[in-house]
This record gives sequence, C-alpha cells and structure tokens, in this order.
Amino acid sequence: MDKIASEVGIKPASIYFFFKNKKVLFTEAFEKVLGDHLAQMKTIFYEVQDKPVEEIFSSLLHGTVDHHTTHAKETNAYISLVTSTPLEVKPFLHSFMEGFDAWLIESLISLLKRDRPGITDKQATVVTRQFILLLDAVFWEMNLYEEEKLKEQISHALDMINMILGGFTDEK
Amino acid sequence: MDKIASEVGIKPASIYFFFKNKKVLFTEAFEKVLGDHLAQMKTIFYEVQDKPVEEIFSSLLHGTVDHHTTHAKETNAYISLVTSTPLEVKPFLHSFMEGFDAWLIESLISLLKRDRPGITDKQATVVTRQFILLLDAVFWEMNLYEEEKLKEQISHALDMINMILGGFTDEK
Amino acid sequence: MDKIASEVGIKPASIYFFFKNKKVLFTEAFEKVLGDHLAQMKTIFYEVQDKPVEEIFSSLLHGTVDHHTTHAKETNAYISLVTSTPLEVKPFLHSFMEGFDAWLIESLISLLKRDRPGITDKQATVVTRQFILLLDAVFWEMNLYEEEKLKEQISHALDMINMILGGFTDEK
Amino acid sequence: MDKIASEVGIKPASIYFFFKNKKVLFTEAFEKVLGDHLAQMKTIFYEVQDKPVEEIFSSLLHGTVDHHTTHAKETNAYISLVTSTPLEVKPFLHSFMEGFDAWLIESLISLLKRDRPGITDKQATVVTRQFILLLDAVFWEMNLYEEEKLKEQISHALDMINMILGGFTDEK
DNA sequence: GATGAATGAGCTTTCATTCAT
DNA sequence: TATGAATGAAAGCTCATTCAT
Repeated sequence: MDKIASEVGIKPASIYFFFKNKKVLFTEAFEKVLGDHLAQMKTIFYEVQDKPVEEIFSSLLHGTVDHHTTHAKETNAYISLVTSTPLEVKPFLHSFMEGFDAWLIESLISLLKRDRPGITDKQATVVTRQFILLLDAVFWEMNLYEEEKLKEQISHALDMINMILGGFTDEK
Repeated sequence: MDKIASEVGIKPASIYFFFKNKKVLFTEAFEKVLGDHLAQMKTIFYEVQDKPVEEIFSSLLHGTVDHHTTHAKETNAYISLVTSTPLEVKPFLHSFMEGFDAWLIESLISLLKRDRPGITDKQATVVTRQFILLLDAVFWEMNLYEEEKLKEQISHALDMINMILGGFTDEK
Repeated sequence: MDKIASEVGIKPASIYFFFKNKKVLFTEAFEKVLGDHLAQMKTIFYEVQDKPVEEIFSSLLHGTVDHHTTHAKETNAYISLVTSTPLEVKPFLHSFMEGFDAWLIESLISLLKRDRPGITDKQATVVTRQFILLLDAVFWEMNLYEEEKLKEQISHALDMINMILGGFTDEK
Repeated sequence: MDKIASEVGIKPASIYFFFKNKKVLFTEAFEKVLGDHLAQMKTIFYEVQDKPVEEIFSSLLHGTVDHHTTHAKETNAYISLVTSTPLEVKPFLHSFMEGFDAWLIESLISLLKRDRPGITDKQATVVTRQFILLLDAVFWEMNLYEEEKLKEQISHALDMINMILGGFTDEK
C-alpha cells in the first residue's frame, strides 16, 4: 500500500478513501488489468481485421508482447494474482478466460472462414486454441528469457502459426 | 518461515541452523526446484529414448505436467521467484535455462536425426525450440485453466508437435 | 525499543513513525545528549561569568555532575555509544569534543586573562585542558564510587584546580 | 557467547562446560580484568619502587594506558559491566575500588614519606587520591580522544602530578 | 479528499541455553 | 570435553488499517 500510495503521490491512509481495503483494491486492479488486455486485443483486432489472417495472428501476438512490456508492473501484479491463488479471484479468472477465449474463437472463426473457405468450425476452433497456446507460451517466456532469445522464440511461434494456417491453404 | 518450519516439524528458529536467512533458503530451494525438474526430464528422456520421437515429445510434455502437478508447492515458489525478480536469481535462471535448452536441443537433435534422417541440425534445433515453446505454454496454462480444459490444451500442443514432425516425415 | 516506547506512552511500532530505525534514533539521541550538555555548560557559564574564575570552574564542575546525575538515563546511553563503538558515531564524537574544548578554551582564556592578567594564551590553554581532565575524571568516577566518596573526589578535583590557579595568583 | 566461542575456537555449547551461564562467565571475567589490572599495577610498582616518586607516578600512569590499550577487548567489557549496572556487580566493584585505593594509598604514602620527609599521612593520602583522579581522567579520555590528543592530555596529567609533588619539595 | 499519528498482528532474526551423543 | 541440533523468548521491524482532524 505504501508503494502504491507513493507512486500515486498520496499517503497510504488516503487510499482508504477510494478503496475499502487492499483486497478490494487488488481485485479491482486485477479486473482492470484483464479488461485492459482484452480491450487492447480488441483494438488491435478491429484495426487489422481487413488484413489476411496471417497478419492478424502476428499483430495479436506482437500486441500481447508490447502490452505486457509497456505495462510491466500491471503484468507482474497479474502474475502474482494468478499464482498466489487468493481463492476468490480464481473463479473470476476462469470465467474471464472463458470469455476471452470465446471472443477470440468467434472472431477468428469468421476470419478464418473468410480466408480459408474450406475450414470447418471445429478446425477453426482448434487453430484458435493452438494460437492461444502460443500466446501463453510467449507470455511466460517473457519471464524466462532475455530480449534477444525472446525475439527468436516469438518468431518460432509465428512460424508455427503459419505452418498451421498453411495446412489449410493449398489443400482445398 | 513458520509454515516451512511446521511442515518440517521443527520451530522457525531452527531453520537458521541450516540456512543463514530466508533469502539463502529460497535461493537454494529455487536451485533445487530447477535441478529436480531437469533431473526428472533426464530420467524420462533416458527411459523412453528408444521409442519414436513422437512418443518422446509426448512423454516429456506429460512428464512436465505431472512433475508440476505433484510438486505444486515447489512450482509455486518457483513462479514467485521467477516473477518477483530478486535480481540475484535472474542470472542463475537465465544460465540454467540456457543449459536446459542446450541439453534438450542436443539430446533431441540426435533422436530427430535417427527418426528423420533427412533433417538438418538447424531444422532440428528449431523443432526443439518450438517444443520448448509448447512446454512453457502448457506450464503457464496450468495456472489458468481447470483440469478439463487443460487436458484439451495439452492434446492441442501434442497435435502441433506431430504436425511439425509430420513436415519431415515424407523425407525418408 | 519496548522500554523507550512505554516510557513515552506509545507502542513500539509507533517509534518507527518518527525514526527510521533504532540506529537513527540512537544517533539522534546521542547528538541531543551531547548538545544538551553543551547547552547546560553554556548556561552555567553565562550565569556565573561575572564571578571570579575559581567559582566559575567550581560551578562548571558541579554543573557537570548535576547534569549527569539528573539525566542518568541519557548519560548511560551516552557511555554505551561512546564505548560500544558504532563506528559512525566516533567521528561525530571527536568533532564534538573538539568543538566543546575549543569553546571552553576560548571562553576560559578571556576570563583567566581578566582575573590573572599576566597569564599567556598558552598557559591559559593548558589550564583549561587540565580542567577538562578533571571534568572527565569526575565524570568517570561517577560510575565507580558511591555518593560519599564521589563528593570527596570532587573536592579534591577542585583543590587541584585552585592549586593550578594559585600558581598564577602572585603574578598580579 | 557466539563471539566468545569463536574467538576461543570452540562452539558456543562448549562454553557451558566451563561456565554455568553468561552471568557467571561475565562476573568471573570482570573479576579477572580487575585483578589483572591490579596485578599489572603491582608489578610496575615493585619494578620502579626504588626510583623517585615522580617517576613512579609516571610509570603507573603510562602502565595504565598501556594495559588498557593492549587489552582493548577486556577494557571494553569492563566499561560495559561498570556501566550497564547488573546490580550484582556494583558491590563487588565498590569493594574492589576500595581495596585498590587502599593498596595504592598505603604503598604511595611510604614512598612519599621517603622522598618528601615532611609530608603528613593526610597530605599523602590526598596526593594519592588526586593521582587516582588523574588515572581515571586519562582512562576515560582514552575513549574520547584520538591518539595525538590523548598523548597531550597524558602529559598535562603528569604536569599536574609534578605540580602537586612540587608543592611539597622545597617547602621543607 | 487528505493526512499525521497510532496500533495490532505478524514477520524475520538473534541469542542464551539445553541435551543427547 | 565437545558439539550438532534444537528451542523459548525476545528483539527489531513491516504493514494494513484506523481515526480524529
């Protein structure tokens, strides 16, 4: 609370004017972090939705990396909250994850159908879930690797997406 | 420290007979957690090295999940340490990661060459790094999803590996 | 810290609102004790400066004894700090001592010249330094002797001062 | 206890084979420190007793300084014990002080009578007590001043002794 | 809205001491 | 004699929280 206060330029006692207690503050912050990330994803998505899917996937992946790089503090808080399991947060996290996945799947299915006409709903769903896997892979590796290595890993992730997408291109 | 002590069946003060302070205890624990995981990976590897690569990749992935599921507490400590950046640990983490990757790459290259004779060193390295991506993806998603969903994601990850490996199958 | 807090009528944790930690508290207390003693000496000095030097010396000596008797706790803290050598305090002590001696020498030189016109600066300086020796002698013996004996020693100290001053009396 | 043990080259637990507890250890150490100092004074005294009193006083004063300089650790323990008033030690200290003073007075009286035949017992006693004052003055100033300044103060102390002794020289 | 002052609860750490070996 | 291992008690300190102003 001291750190938060001093970063905002007020005294710790003043925080209690805005938030009932630390838990409430953190829960709201947690929801905001998730919401911001979702908003960012949506913004990116609507900006690039007219481009080919390959580029859309790439933009979303880079958008995720950029977002977490420029919001390091929030990301850290996010990881803490995901990890340290204050049980009240877990259900919220799961339902958020479901919502996020649902939105991503729905959005990407239509785009995939646009660019890969023969693809089935099931296949498009799997592709999206695999993309989510790569999103999470890169997210966690941001904590493990230095910049240089991380960039390589990101490009490997993009290669995998393209390979998956490639499986549907010519086939038809 | 209280929790650790009571789990070991001693009093908190006694911890200081074995470890100079909390930081040292955590750092050593951190190193042990990483070491244990590496050992586990090696054990699995040597157990299944005579099987086809597909199965080896699958065993390693499942081994990782099992290891972290059965060592939930250590895994949590590990994530805390990776995340909360006590800067002294970062260099150790990076060098460990490099060593782990190097071992995995070296080990898998020879196996890949055995099963996919036409594969180049470069290609085999990329395959391994992509596998590492999936390993990390699944690791992080253990924190995000419930059991059911996680299993689906794991099978998606395996599908991706097989797809990658499939790209080299025809060569033979 | 517990004792200090309970004497001030607050809880130990509250001390940390005013002082960063125990060392800072003690250092500031140390400086205050020295400052208080100096102030006390100055007060006495200006009160009696119109009296003959013999009486001034006597007043300063008794003032020292009274001050340390009525501030037993602070005096004890002072001795602890001087003795237990937290090295950061040593330089401060030395420079304070120099300042105190300089002030005493300067103040007493002019008075000695007033009452013993023939005395040289050098001689007056030596007399003052010898007086300081007696001041310190009595200070330390406050810890060694019981009241009765201490009083005797104080009167012996005064005799010595008078003897020293006597050496310059005839001059006039 | 840890520090004491490691300085002696044993483990803390082993101290309890020799001393019942810390208090006993410290009390015995305290008595030893005082005893050693007394022994040292006696040694010096018997070595120089054939010399003139001036030289004897000087030797005793320098002997005190040397002893405390070369036994810094014991001296510190001594000051701690004198100061921190574990009430059980106070009576012992007072009786030791009385004994030391008695011995010094008795010893010096005979020597003073030898060198200053006209001196009365009372006068000799006063001279000795004044010498004790100077001994204590120098002892305490060892804690206050740096080497250079301390030497000056020591020579001022010797001047005072000689001045006192001078008062009895010619008179006869 | 904001904060100075205070506090209870808890944490890490130190230290004298014990005791079986 | 000596020590490894353990501990109770207390110390210094942190931190979320409260409340009067």
